[in-house]
Amino acid sequence: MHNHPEADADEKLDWAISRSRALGLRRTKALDALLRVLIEAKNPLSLADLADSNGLRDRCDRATVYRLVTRLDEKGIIRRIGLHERSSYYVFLFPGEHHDYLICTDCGKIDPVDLDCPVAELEEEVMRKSGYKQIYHELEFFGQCPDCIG
Amino acid sequence: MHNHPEADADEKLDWAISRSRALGLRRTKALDALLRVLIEAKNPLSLADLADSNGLRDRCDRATVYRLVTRLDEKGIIRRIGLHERSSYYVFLFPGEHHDYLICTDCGKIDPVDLDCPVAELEEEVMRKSGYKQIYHELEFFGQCPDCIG
DNA sequence: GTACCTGCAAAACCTTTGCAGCATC
DNA sequence: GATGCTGCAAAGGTTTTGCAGGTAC
Repeated sequence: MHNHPEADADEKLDWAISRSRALGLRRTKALDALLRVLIEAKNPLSLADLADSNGLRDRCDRATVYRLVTRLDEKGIIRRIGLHERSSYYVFLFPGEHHDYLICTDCGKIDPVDLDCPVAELEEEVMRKSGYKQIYHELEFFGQCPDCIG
Repeated sequence: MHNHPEADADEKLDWAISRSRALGLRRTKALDALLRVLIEAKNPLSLADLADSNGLRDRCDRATVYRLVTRLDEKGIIRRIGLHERSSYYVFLFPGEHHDYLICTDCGKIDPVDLDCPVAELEEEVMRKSGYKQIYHELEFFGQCPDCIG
């Protein structure tokens, strides 16, 4: 589940690019750069995070980043998640990977949390009971991080 | 868990008001109205939802609503949750109650989902492993609702 | 050559804050 | 009477869109 070390990054990037191509997106510098940043990120990134990242700053406009994440989200290559801040966050969606997050209510720090998420099994139940399709879930824990205690 | 019928609304309101008072808030018309709307709501409400609700529209300014939800959230009487839209949503926090939500990725409809949430037990584990305190969680399911399928 | 992308700039949207007057305790 | 709340209005920050030009296919 959480056993994809750095080494996979290039592999993921290749996969993401060909998938993007297959879904009708053009391969532009901005696309490459954005996918790379997102794949190498350890945490979800906001639009601002992305636009200001080393990989994208000076390489493309905020509006382009915005339109890219929107398209990639629509295609299901990345996912927009909530996380409480005013802005949206984006994560790369690699099949079979899922992360839950732990967020400090005081300083806003975001940490991925490693656990055998018991919710995956519930998705089917929810699907059956509700009639919804294409179900996925988001799980976040909120609390006061060690640095902010006391 | 999910056995608090409408009848409890008045009881909850009384409780919420005295708790607000105890925590140092003044009892104003706006406070009463806001708590009532939130307690009677079946779904989480955004700032706009609240301000435009029958209970609050014409009764108080948006800024007042904003400041009220902020205070109530700080006091732990209501809770701000994410839910994906650009705006924050608020729910009344009654001790012992917890809701997870099912949100349509197409039309944005929000439904509370009834299930024995298995995440509560994980909170302790997360707390132990991470050193975070005051942990709570949010769980949302996303999918395409029956009306939006096809 | 065409359809799609990008940059720049402006428009839209909410949220957030300052301040003077009013209500609660 | 003092403190905290409220309204109004303005400021802040992101997100979103229009349009002309450039680029991938």
